[in-house]
Amino acid sequence: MSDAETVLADAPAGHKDELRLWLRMLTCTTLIETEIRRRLRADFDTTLPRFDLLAQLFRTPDGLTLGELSRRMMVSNGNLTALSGRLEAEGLVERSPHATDRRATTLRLTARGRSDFAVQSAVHEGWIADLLGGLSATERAALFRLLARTKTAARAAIEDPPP
Amino acid sequence: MSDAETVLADAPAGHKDELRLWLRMLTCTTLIETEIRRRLRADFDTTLPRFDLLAQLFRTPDGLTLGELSRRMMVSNGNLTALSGRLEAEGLVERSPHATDRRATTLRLTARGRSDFAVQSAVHEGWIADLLGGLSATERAALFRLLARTKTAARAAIEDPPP
DNA sequence: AGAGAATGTTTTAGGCTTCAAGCATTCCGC
DNA sequence: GCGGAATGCTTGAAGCCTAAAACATTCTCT
Repeated sequence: MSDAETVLADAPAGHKDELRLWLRMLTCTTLIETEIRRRLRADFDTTLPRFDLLAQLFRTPDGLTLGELSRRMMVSNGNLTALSGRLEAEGLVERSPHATDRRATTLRLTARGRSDFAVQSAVHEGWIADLLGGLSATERAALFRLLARTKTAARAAIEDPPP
Repeated sequence: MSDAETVLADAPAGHKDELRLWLRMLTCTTLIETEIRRRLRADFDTTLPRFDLLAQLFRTPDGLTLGELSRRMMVSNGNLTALSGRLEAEGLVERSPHATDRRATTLRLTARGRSDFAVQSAVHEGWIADLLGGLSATERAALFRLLARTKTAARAAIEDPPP
């Protein structure tokens, strides 16, 4: 799959291809993400990190520790200290000492947090459907599959340092 | 394309599909972007926004105004005031009054900025090739095309407010 | 030429994010 | 049980980012 001719054609700066793909991918997500942030602010006076945190708790009625949250949200744990603090101050989440581990804190939605998020979540789902609505079901399926491959490939490349 | 049966099957919460696609897309970019940020910091002691700004100037030897930069980088203009200030303090870019518009400032790379970025850019291109290397050329092409469609669809949905 | 709209930049206030250092608690192996 | 490693969380310093207000300059239309 990579004879002398191919290698020559590629080398030494033959990675423009991948770079263009990456930049387009980044443009797509940035475009959509910026619009979602704008709408969250305009319609609900909230932010994406707040929304994401509530989403995690919404799915987990028993609550989550800050560490577990930071892993699921793929952000640092120091980040969650402040973020959860703001949400607690607003009365959307509540902290309680972890049942068995005195180092840990469990975070749960309050009743208000739950009902607020239920509304936001439904509207948010509509936004995404709207923003991706120009794609056919076939295209969405193909994209979904290719992104799965991308995720796997990237994870592999990250895990095992190349040279 | 959407008869009664389809509509019923979809409604009222039939947008899980698009939501899953969006979340996967976000996971992919976040995964790669986080790794790129990590390597930029580790190998060059720099950040992605700095890198992006230098990249824009590198392609435009005549320089760009802050406003033009903010449009190309898709960030706010207030943001660029501080970012370009840091890069200027580090001696990588220089400001000069715009030739014909006294409101504007032109930003250019310094010799040092140019040579620093040339190195970073080449290595960065290799990283991307590495991270996306698990995909075949065919897959990359298909993904590239689908993302073009996604970009168009999203832009259309953003431009023209849905209901 | 002059008024008003548009554009280019900065400032301010506030939020998000990371890394690294530090403290408390728990786990593990001996 | 006891000491060291690992884990959970917080804090502090620094950077990134936005929206909105403020100001200067340019453009447009009459």
